[in-house]
Amino acid sequence: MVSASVKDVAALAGVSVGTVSNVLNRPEKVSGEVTARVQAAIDKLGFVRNDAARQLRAGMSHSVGLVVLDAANPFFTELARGAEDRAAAEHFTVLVGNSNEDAGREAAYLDLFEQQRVRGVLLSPVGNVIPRLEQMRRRGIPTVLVDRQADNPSFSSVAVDDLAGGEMAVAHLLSTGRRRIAFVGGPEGIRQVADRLAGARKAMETAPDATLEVISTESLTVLSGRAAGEAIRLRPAAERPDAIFAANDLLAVGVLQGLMLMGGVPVPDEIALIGYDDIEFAAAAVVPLSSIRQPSALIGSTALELLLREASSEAGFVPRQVVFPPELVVRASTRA
Amino acid sequence: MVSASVKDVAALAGVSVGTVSNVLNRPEKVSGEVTARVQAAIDKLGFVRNDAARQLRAGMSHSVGLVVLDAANPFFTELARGAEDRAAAEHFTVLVGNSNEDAGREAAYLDLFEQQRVRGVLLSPVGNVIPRLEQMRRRGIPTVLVDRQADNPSFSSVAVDDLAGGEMAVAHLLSTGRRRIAFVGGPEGIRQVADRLAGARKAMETAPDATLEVISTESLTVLSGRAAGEAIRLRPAAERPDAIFAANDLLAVGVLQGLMLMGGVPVPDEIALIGYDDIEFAAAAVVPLSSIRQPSALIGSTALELLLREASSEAGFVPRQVVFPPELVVRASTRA
DNA sequence: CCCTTTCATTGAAACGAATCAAAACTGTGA
DNA sequence: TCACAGTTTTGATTCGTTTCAATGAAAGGG
Repeated sequence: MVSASVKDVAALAGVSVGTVSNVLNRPEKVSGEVTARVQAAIDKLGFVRNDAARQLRAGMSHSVGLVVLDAANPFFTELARGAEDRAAAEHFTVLVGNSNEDAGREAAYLDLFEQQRVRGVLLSPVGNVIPRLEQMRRRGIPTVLVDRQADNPSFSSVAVDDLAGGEMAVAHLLSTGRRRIAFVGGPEGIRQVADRLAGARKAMETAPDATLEVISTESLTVLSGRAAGEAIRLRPAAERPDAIFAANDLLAVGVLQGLMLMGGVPVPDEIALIGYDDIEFAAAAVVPLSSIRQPSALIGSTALELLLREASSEAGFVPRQVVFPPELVVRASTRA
Repeated sequence: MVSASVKDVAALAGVSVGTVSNVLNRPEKVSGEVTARVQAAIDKLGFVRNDAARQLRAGMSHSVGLVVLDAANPFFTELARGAEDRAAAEHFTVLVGNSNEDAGREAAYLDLFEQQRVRGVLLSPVGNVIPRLEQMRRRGIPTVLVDRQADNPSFSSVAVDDLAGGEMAVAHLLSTGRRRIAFVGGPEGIRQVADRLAGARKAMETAPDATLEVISTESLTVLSGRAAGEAIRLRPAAERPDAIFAANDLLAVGVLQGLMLMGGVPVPDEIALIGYDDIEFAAAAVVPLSSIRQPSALIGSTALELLLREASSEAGFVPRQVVFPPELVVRASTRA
């Protein structure tokens, strides 16, 4: 029942283990006759290489880790796809962990990845992990931050300019005549949320007659959004905002559900709504959602490329902060 | 730069490697004074256990593999979450692979998982992998099929009765007076698709005056659905179906988009639409989608439990085919 | 026919952690 | 002081693969 090893293969084929290894790794070094005999033995025994042993010998794995804030968010699945495709091209595997916006789970995944001796880590951080990442780098495991710009210039990052994106979203709302803006998002400890809000505040400066209300949520999920939407719907009409900027599309979808429950508040007539990420479902929502598009797969593939470059460069690697521009996508939810 | 090993820790602490190992794995066997010295050395050197070495020694990993048809489908992310939660409780890790409905990628992931000596595999199969799975079982790696019932009674599976679900969906359409039904889905090689269609056919038998048209798609994605929806929209009105059953919600969302483009065909007035899976976005669609709900997280956790049980039972394990009942969820898209 | 070169093949050593029988302690009672 | 029973600690061995210096055999040159 226990699986066959090179030793068994070697014995059956009547060669040494070194030769079996050569057949596996440097077939050009081995004569045709021997190769055939070894192959036959491999097939007969159902030999499968033991990755743990290879890795132990090699000292490093052929994997990289990826920790995302929310594996159910299509933005991150797209990002992961981009990273995986790029990794596959280099014969690397991506191990995906879901921190669920929880610093504890994030740390647990980093532990795991260190124990696996991954080549590097792509991270969309929750807590303040910079000290931890510096420690990991000292141990030879580099990190590239994804979906948020590194404030520490010694780290590479691939992100979209969330400040500009937030500004863009609110400027758009203002340009359609809205004045009582609400920002729905949280927790503020998450950098993307903070930046998008900061961008929103910046846009507000251009309209002194407009007001910005901040409505905090527990997480960036449809459920949190629905709760926020319902709370707004239940307010007296006069106290409702006339436009909502949601920190991501999941929230926006939830807000929309919350607002429309029981023939509620019409969107965009009474309240305009814009999200962030432009996930595939945004266009398919009850009221097609305006959003700020991020090139998710491109972020993933670019980050992976930077990571592998940093991992393989002996020294003198210069970290890069790649910033893609966000793009406003206007749909029915913000039409006048 | 290369990381420290137990040997280094032992040297610094002035003890043997065996003692370091004991501190790590059986702290109760080691005196307080020594434990403290070893801990200090571990911290000082930044020692991190090498998983490859542990695994090699142990002979088996602490992971299970999961191969899904489409990692971007919320149904599967939910299923994965269920499996991961259950696995975490048993101190196991889940490695997720995305076959993307491609038999080649599926096989590649199975290869990878075998090399990693995973404890077992959860699989939502594309091709005919049964022979392969039997081979893996002989090598000590059991499989549990997810989201489709095993036709081979020697395999465990956790699924929803897709035949009943398909029947339920079409029976519902018929009960609202629809008569020209279309099934949108594919490829038919995927068992879930075939079963849901078979269920649809079964329901048709109760209504001799109704017709069922099958519209094949390349894949179970929003994009494929949109193409199908557009094709239907472009037909002369008389040749359009009056109800559509989409093989999953992603398709349904796409069909909806395709139908409604350029102020197209009204749903449900002219065409009713029902999907399958009841993903979170179904309720949030332009026209909230009726659907057949599957308990996705429960499928994942149940499958993981069966898998671990099979993996740890010496012999005489009796495979089980768990079948959950589907549930009809009626929303606006099929209202008369 | 011997010497050199080339080439395929060998086999021991390494990777890092876990195990476990044996050794080294400790303290107790005689 | 010694025997004995516990308790700690030791260190050689194991896991499966890769690597690489060494070996052997065959081919080519003089």
